[in-house]
Order: sequence, then C-alpha cells, then structure tokens
Amino acid sequence: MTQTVLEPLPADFFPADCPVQSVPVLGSRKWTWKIIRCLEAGPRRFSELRVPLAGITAKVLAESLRSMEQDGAVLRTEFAENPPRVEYALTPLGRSLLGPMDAVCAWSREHLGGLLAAREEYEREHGR
Amino acid sequence: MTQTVLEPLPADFFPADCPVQSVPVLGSRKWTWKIIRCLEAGPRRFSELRVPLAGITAKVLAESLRSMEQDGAVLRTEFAENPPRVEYALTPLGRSLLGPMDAVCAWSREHLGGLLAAREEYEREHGR
DNA sequence: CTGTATCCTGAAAGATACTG
DNA sequence: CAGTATCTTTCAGGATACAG
Repeated sequence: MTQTVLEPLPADFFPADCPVQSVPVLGSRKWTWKIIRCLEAGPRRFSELRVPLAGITAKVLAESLRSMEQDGAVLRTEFAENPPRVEYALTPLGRSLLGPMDAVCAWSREHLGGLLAAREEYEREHGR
Repeated sequence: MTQTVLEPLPADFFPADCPVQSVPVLGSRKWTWKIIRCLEAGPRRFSELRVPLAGITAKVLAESLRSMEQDGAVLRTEFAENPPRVEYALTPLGRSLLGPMDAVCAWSREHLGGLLAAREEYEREHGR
C-alpha cells in the first residue's frame, strides 16, 4: 500500500473553468432535455412541441426555447406566412448534447429506481 | 428516400418512467456534482468538504448532503467522539453517478466554450 | 398560430447569528 | 467540529388573460 491517508482537498480543487461547472448550467431547466429529444428527429413547430411536452404552458415553452436559442443549441426560423409559422431545430451544438443525455438516460435505466426507493425508504424511517 | 414528412410526436411520447425524467432530478441542485467529485477519492469530513467547495455555507452544505443521503448516494457516519466527527462517503449508487458525470464533463471540455460564446453573442445582438 | 403580459407560488441559495 | 434557526432574495414554473 502506497497511500495510507487521504490527501486533503485544496481550496482550488475546482478551477474556474472546471467542466463539472457545466452540469447545473445544463440541467437546471426542467424541460430542456425533453425539448432536445423532441427535436432529435427534425425541426418542429411551436404547437407541434406542445403535444409531447404534455402540460407545458406556452409561456414556459417560449422561455425554454429562447434560453436554448441564446445558448446556441436551438435555431429559430420564422416564416413570413399567414397564419404565422415558426420552426425550431437543433444546431450542431444542440445535437452534441444528445451524447451526455444518452449517458444520463442509461444511468437512469439502471439506477433511478434505486434512488427513488432510497428516497421513499428515508421518508419512512425519518418523519414524512 | 423513404421519409419525406416527419411523423408528429404523440402525446405519450414520454412515458411516465422515461429515463430523461431523471436529468432534472439529478441536476437541479447547484453543489451536488461537485460534492460527488470531492468524495470520489474517499470519505471526507464536513469541514474538509468546505475547503474545495469554496463559498458554500454550512447550511447549504448540510442541506445538500442530507438530500444526497436521502437519495442513497451518500452515507453519513457519525463517530461518538469529542469533538464530534462526521464522515461522508459515496455509496455504490453515488459512485455510479461518476459515469454520467464524466460524460457531461467530456462534453463540457469540447463544447461549453461554444455555448458560453453563443450566450454572449446573443446578448450583444439583442438587448443586454 | 405563436406568442406576450401579469400575477402568484415554491424551492433553493445565501447572509448572519447561534448551539450541543 | 458540525451543524441549526431565521430571514431575505432570486428565479423558474404555472395559471390566466390577452394580442399580432
């Protein structure tokens, strides 16, 4: 054995540009990942997205899409027609998120049940 | 070409137990992923965690750890000593999160810069 | 059809002070 | 050392009504 004690973690353990920073950046919004899945097969219209995203309001969908557009993950294309038509599509950057998302989904299939069970178990043991 | 139109997405596109659900479940808290990184090499004491997690308050660290304990990702061990000593360690479930986290970090190293640049670009073009 | 304008709510983070 | 107790702020989400 070469290591008997654990080295203490330094105050600069996480550099300012540490990639782990990005996790909350990506995962903070509730609908982002589902929207990406909905756009995976091709561009979709606003009202077309509202169907699979059951329960989302127009306001929240608009906010989420704008936020993703700001991040360069989604391209918004407005057609000069009447009635108006707007299409949303994944950019290459948006498409690059499918990789991490698949990794998280794979984890989920294996372990999310255990996590949820632990959560319930904890509630039973401690109060409510 | 076998597909000229895109199939509309059904209202039940996301089943109730769809793994994509887990992304916000995992990513919603700000400090969770950094805490996991801090516990990767071995168990750590409460005050030991506060060093690398620069800026976190005792309250938020305690809340985060309890939430992770509830989810079965962290094991809390209290030693009957004086002064008190408490150690936090990753459970196997907690350790299983390192996989998805590495995937996200790999994405980050490649693409986070582009995302941040797009965000700034958007701000320059539109107001503020 | 594709949104915006308001108003409201709840959860999490942070600041600060205090305790077994 | 390892937390808890308050208080405040922020902000995403949701409900509802309205508009180009």
